[in-house]
Amino acid sequence: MSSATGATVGPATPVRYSAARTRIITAALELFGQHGVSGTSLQMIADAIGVTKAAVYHQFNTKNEIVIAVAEVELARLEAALDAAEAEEGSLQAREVLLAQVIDLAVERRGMTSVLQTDPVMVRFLAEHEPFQQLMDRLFAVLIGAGADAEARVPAAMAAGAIGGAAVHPLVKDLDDETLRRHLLHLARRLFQLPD
Amino acid sequence: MSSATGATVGPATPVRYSAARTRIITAALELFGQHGVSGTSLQMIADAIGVTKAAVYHQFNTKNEIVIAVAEVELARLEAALDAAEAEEGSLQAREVLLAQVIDLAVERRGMTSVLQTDPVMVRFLAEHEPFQQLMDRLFAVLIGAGADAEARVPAAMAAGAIGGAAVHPLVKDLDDETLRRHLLHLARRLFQLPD
DNA sequence: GTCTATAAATGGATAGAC
DNA sequence: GTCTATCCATTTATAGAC
Repeated sequence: MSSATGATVGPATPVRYSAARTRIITAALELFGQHGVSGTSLQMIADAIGVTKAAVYHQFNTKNEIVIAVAEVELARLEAALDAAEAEEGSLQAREVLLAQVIDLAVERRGMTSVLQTDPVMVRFLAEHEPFQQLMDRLFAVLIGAGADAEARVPAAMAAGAIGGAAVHPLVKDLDDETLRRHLLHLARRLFQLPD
Repeated sequence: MSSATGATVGPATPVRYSAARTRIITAALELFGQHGVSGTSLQMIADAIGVTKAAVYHQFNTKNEIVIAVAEVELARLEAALDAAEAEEGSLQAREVLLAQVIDLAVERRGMTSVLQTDPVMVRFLAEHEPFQQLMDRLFAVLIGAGADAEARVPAAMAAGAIGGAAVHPLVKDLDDETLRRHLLHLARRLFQLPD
């Protein structure tokens, strides 16, 4: 943490990275999506951006720090979607906006979303990451209303799996983004019984 | 409704595996679910069943063969579910049975289902595995009817993601199996617009 | 910021004894 | 079927020059 930019990384704080760090994070996300976190070595990341391992280690002290940085960048996108949704007037509009934004994210990034949702290393990290927990609380407050009991969370969990899972599924690999987006939105509305 | 509880989903392990091989496969599936395929070493598998790596290599020549064996055991369960569904009279009953059986599998095995669906190594293998492709074809024929076009596959992909993803989701971790099963079935019916 | 070089540990895999 | 012992490649990570 010898970087001059090293301000404290708050939950909702957008983190500014140097160009070198950003290149690493971008390459890492791509590779994590293709091979998983465990299946991605520092050598692979270094090769992808055309430097040596040592150069990567100059930016991040451990592989785990790269995982964290990747998670925070992706979580920032999710947070932006939430901000937009929460800015809406009615709760129905908020849900609409949130669903649309989340689906946009999932489709736009296809293979990468599943890293955050299913990769064992990432899941284990996020489970102990308070900012992530808070994000999820906000997300479900918008999606199913605050104070929902345990059972009410099932539709939300299902929607998360459905959107993230469907976007990567081999079955829809040959669908173009716009078509996939449209279908996902339609079916997500059905899942939440929202007006069509 | 809960009809699937009567007919269990078939023999877990084909007879062709010896006791030693079965122990390895069982331990490997468990570890794959926790750490992913890449995150699971032969040493971890060996430790889990209390033998050395060499003993494991006596049963399987490569790690990849273990991955294949795990996939085949799980696919056999899915096939049994399909057999049961296809034995039904009407297509509506077939869908009902298939959904119930698949949800039973996902809930019963929680963390393990996602290995088959999302682990990069497993997904890559299954994509080139013809028996798996045929299974998927049968599955979708039952689920959305034969001769469905590319777009009709989106609900199926979503359902797959929803069921598999929701079963593992941290949000529903504290729900008991029966409750989770009931909710998943209800919501899956909604997704496919089946009578409730 | 990037490099070469290297340490230390672990990974997949094999040989041969019991 | 299981063991000990070993080989070799790769992995994470560090030291120090430019």
